[in-house]
Amino acid sequence: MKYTSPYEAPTLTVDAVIFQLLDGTLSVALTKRLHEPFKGEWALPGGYNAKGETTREALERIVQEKAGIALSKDLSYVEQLYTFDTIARDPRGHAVSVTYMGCGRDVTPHKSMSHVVFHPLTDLPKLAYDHGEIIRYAHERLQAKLAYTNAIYGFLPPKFTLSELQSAYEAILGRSLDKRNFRKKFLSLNLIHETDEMKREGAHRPAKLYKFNSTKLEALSRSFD
Amino acid sequence: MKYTSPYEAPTLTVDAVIFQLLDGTLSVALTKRLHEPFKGEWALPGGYNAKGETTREALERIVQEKAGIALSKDLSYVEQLYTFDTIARDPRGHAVSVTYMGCGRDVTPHKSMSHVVFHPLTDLPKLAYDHGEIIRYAHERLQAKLAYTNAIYGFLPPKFTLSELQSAYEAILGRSLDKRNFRKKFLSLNLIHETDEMKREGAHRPAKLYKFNSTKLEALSRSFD
DNA sequence: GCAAAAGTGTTTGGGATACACCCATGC
DNA sequence: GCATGGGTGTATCCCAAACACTTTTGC
Repeated sequence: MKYTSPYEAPTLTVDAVIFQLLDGTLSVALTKRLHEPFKGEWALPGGYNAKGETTREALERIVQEKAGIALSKDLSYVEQLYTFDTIARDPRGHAVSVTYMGCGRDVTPHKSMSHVVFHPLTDLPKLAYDHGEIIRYAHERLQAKLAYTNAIYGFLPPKFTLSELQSAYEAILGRSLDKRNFRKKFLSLNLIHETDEMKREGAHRPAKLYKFNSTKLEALSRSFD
Repeated sequence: MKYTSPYEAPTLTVDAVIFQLLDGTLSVALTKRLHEPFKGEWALPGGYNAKGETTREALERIVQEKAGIALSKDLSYVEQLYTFDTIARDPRGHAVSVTYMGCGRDVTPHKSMSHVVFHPLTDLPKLAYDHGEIIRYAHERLQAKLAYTNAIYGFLPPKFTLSELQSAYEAILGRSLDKRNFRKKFLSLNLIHETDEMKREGAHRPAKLYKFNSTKLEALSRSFD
C-alpha cells in the first residue's frame, strides 16, 4: 500500500556539528558556501534527507559528500541533537533540519575538500542560516555530557597523559580546573588505567600514559563537575 | 523564489507525550485508533506537519483536533523531545516524527473526545508504531529534568502542600523519598514560599499551603536528587 | 643550574543520608 | 482516645574546593 500524506510536506534536511580539538581549542567543521543563498558565508555540513533513508544515514552520506569525512570511521561518537524548524530559517522555503553532533580527533577532510575548515569555537566567522544557534546548542549539550558521561574519550588519542585529559576538559568547558582535584576526582571514577608507557617530550619530567577502560559512551556513576 | 528539493521528502509528523498525575500516578494521554494501521491499539496524539507551519504549531493544532486539549492553555510546560525516524516505524511508508513532551494538571480532553484517555504509565496498553519507545524516552527525560529544573511545578496546583509535592516527585521518579530530607533539601532551593493558608481535610493535622515563586521553567542552582 | 611540566596530600565546609518521635485534627 | 497524616533535628560520611611544593627531565 502506497502512502501519501494529505499535506504537502516541508523539506527535510540534516546538519552536522562536528567537533574536534585543534591546537588545544574546540573547533567545528564548516564549509564555505559557493552558491546562494548565503554565498560566501560559512555553514555546517548538511543536505537533503531523501525518502527511504534515516536521518542518520542521510547524515553519513552528506558528511562524506560535502565534507569528505567518514562519520562512523573518523568520529568516535555521534548523537542526534535537536530539530530546528522555524519557517524563515531557510530563505528558499520551509525546511526542517534534524541536527546531529559528532566528536573526533585528527579528523581531516579529504584533500579534495579545500572549502571545509575546522574553525575555533571562540572565533567563528559569519554563519549561514541558523547555524550559529545550532552550534551554541551543540556546545551546551557537549558541556553537559562531559559532566555525566565518559564522552571526553572521543576527543583523545588512545593513549594520553592526565594533563592532556585535563586540557581537553578545560577547552570544552571554557574554564580552568585545579590539577590536584581534577586528577583525584577523575581517577576515582575508574574510567581509565595507567599503561607502562611514558610520554617524553621537551625539557621536563615525562608523563605517564593512560588508556580508557571502555571506548563506548557510558553514563558515570556519579556526576563530574 | 520557489524552492524544490531534488529529493522526494519523507512525510513529516509530530507526536505528543502529554503527562499528568491522575490519582497520584503518572499518566499519559492516548487515543484509541479507529482505523488501520494499528486499528484498535492505542497511540499518542499525533498527525501530519503541513508545509508552512512549525512542528510546534502543528502539534498545537493536532493535539487540539485529535485530543481536545489546548496545549498552551492546558499545559504549563512543553518541550521538543527527539526525532524518531526509523524507516519501518510506520507501515504506510517513511514517516519522520518530531516528538514533544508536555506536562499539566487537571487536563481533561474535550467531552467529544471519548476515545482519548489518560493511562497510568505503569500499566500501558498495547501501543501502535514505536510509541512505547517514545513514551519511555519521554519519561526518562522528565525524570532527568526533575533533577535540575523546577519542572515539577507543571504537575501541581497553584497552592499545594509539601506532602503533595513529595508525592509528585515520588510518582514521577518511581521511588519513595525520605520526608525530612526531602523537605530540608527542597526548601533550601528557595523555589517556593509559604502562604498563610492551610489545607484541612480528614482527621489529621492541617497542612501549610505553599506556592512556587516562579512558574517559568528554570534551572536549579544545584541539582536535586 | 635552570626552565618547564609532572606529580602529589591535607584541611575545611557543606550537602547527602539515615533515622524516630511529637503535633493537630476529626470522629 | 485513637487513627491519620503533618511536622521537626541530629549525627555521620563523603565529596568539593582551596591551596604549594617536590620531582624529573633537556639543555
